[in-house]
Amino acid sequence: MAATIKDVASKAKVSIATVSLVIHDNDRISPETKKKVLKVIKQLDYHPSKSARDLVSQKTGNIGFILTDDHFLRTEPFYTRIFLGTEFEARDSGFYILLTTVASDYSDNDPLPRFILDRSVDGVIIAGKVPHNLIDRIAKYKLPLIFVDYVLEGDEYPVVLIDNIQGGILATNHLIDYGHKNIAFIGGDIQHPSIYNRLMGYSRALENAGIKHNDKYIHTTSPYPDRQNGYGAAKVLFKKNKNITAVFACNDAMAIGAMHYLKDNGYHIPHDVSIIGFDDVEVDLMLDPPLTTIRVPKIDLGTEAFRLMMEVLKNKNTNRKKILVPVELIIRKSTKKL
Amino acid sequence: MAATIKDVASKAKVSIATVSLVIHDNDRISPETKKKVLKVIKQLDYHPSKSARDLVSQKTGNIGFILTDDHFLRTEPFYTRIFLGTEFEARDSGFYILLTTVASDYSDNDPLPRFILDRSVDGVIIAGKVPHNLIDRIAKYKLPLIFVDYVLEGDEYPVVLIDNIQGGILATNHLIDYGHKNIAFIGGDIQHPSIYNRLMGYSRALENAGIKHNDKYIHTTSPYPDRQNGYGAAKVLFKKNKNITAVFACNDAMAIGAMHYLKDNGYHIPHDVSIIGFDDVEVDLMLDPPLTTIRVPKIDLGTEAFRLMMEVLKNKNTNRKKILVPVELIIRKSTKKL
DNA sequence: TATTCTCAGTTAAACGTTTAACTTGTTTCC
DNA sequence: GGAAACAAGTTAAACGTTTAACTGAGAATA
Repeated sequence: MAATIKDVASKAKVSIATVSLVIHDNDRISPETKKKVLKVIKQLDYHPSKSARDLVSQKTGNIGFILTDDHFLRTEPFYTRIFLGTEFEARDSGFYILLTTVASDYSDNDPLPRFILDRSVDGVIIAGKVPHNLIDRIAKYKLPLIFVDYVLEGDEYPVVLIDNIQGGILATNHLIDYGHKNIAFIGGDIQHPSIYNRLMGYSRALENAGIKHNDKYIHTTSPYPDRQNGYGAAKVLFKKNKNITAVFACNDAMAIGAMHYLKDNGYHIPHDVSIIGFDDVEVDLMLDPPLTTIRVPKIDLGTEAFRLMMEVLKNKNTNRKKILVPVELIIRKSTKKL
Repeated sequence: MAATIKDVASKAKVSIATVSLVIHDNDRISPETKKKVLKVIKQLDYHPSKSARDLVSQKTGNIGFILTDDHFLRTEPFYTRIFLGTEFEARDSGFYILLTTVASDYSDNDPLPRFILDRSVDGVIIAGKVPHNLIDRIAKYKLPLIFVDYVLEGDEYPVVLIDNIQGGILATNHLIDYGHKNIAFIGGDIQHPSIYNRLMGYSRALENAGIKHNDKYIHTTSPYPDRQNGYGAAKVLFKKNKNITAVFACNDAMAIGAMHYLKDNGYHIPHDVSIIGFDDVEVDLMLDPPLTTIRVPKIDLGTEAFRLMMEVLKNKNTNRKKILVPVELIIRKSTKKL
């Protein structure tokens, strides 16, 4: 069995309180005593029990991390990387991350994540869109809550977001710089704030360049921004509009789908059509041609979320903090000067 | 603050022991009392504190999951999916998985994963190859240890492995079936048991088919089985041997690298050269042509590991268990009849 | 009728820490 | 020279459970 504080105390001939104070580097303990105790601690390879600490301190040193199962199972490791960022940062602070997924069609009869009920987390990070009724239920437990890559409209939670508007501007400006004027936008559900903001960036960039906004070039009726819907959106757009020369897809998955449609229908990329995505997922480089895109620093999103959590945990500072993580234009081969 | 067992006890006018017994469905409690207590539990939304439980039961309900950081950061989500499998299975059993990565060049001065020291796990799952000195140090703590996709030669730990030999046979037989005789093998470090066994499968299949084993067709001197080394290996092999018609790469990453080399040098796949990989990673489908490969059920590896852990935890049955997870041939477009 | 059993609980110790409050001996201050 | 301050600890309660050992009342047994 592992050594306990008692073993250390008796071997060092001091009280357990003294051992505890030594561990916490309290200056009420003389240097000699401290040295003696530390020696015994090393000898016995003593490490305080987390269970005991958690109980007495009424903290856990754990942070819950919630996302929907379909986000976690997505082919592109987007949220997985956000999780990783959180995990790395947490380790440096001596925290553990308890990951759990919830059904994307979470109903009120479904159980809450267990770590909330059994009080084994000090706070919860919610990544990506999750069902609203779940958020409502969690909120009742008064745990510090941080959102990443998603916000509830009008809610007061601290949040880490991608600078989607800026990304939309960057992407659209790139196409404009390349001489394009007839630029299509492919998006999923426009209710999703990320997609909405990317579209906002698109509109703003067009406006700044004095290019007329053409609603026919915008497709935002797909429920999910995935490959298949990207294919479908491209089909709709290109059947109706013969003069589109460039496409800005709201994410890489849709961009890939659109690329497939175009290739299947004899368009050459980037010769006939330029295409730019958003996210910079791993496969982009493997595509033919490699996809120009807006890079989202996924790891950073995760680390920022954890840092924000630490801040909230320290300050009890509940006034809303919003961190906007900057994005970057990555030019590859799928876009070309007109 | 959340309700405690005391709150329940006083509101239900029973002792806390009674509440505890009700929770554990002990039949020493009369149906009426049980009903009464359960009602109060529901009213107060009471859930036992995990910290307290952990402390008194001297268990944690946590399992540690260790892999090296480069395995976790790999582009292809291989170990991430194994982790997922473990995580899903764990949730069903009410366990948490504490994930941690260690440096792949772990030195004895580096700290051990914290969850081992502070006793916050009941057992540890080790995924993929990790440094031997780390294993030695962990072993001292006498925690139940399970390996996934890696074994220490001669060690007695329970382990979940891919059926690599069978996979090697499947892959090679497929090429033989397609009429190939001059089949190259591209591998990374042959010391790695997985790669070694895939090569064994290759050899055995050739032997069974009565095809002469040609050492010149085998390249196993790359340190890591990644894309870049796949490219390099293909270069070496095809510069020396003009008559190779098929390649079996020890994993998809190397296969993709080899494909790139071949394309760069005017070979047409699968017309000039057939190529088969191993793993079935996500990008395979996106390749041109889509890669024929051996599918490894990654999620299953993770769930099996967790199940094995539960078994060990229950039975204290330390005699070595070895679970071999079967693989499957996935025929796509990168292989072709000669 | 006295004894033993069974039932349905209760009491209290234990798990391994942290920390407020106390103690005891020595300095410092006026 | 006595009070006050300080230094270096120790004592004991508390955190929220589980569980072995106990209790007291009524039922069954001899």
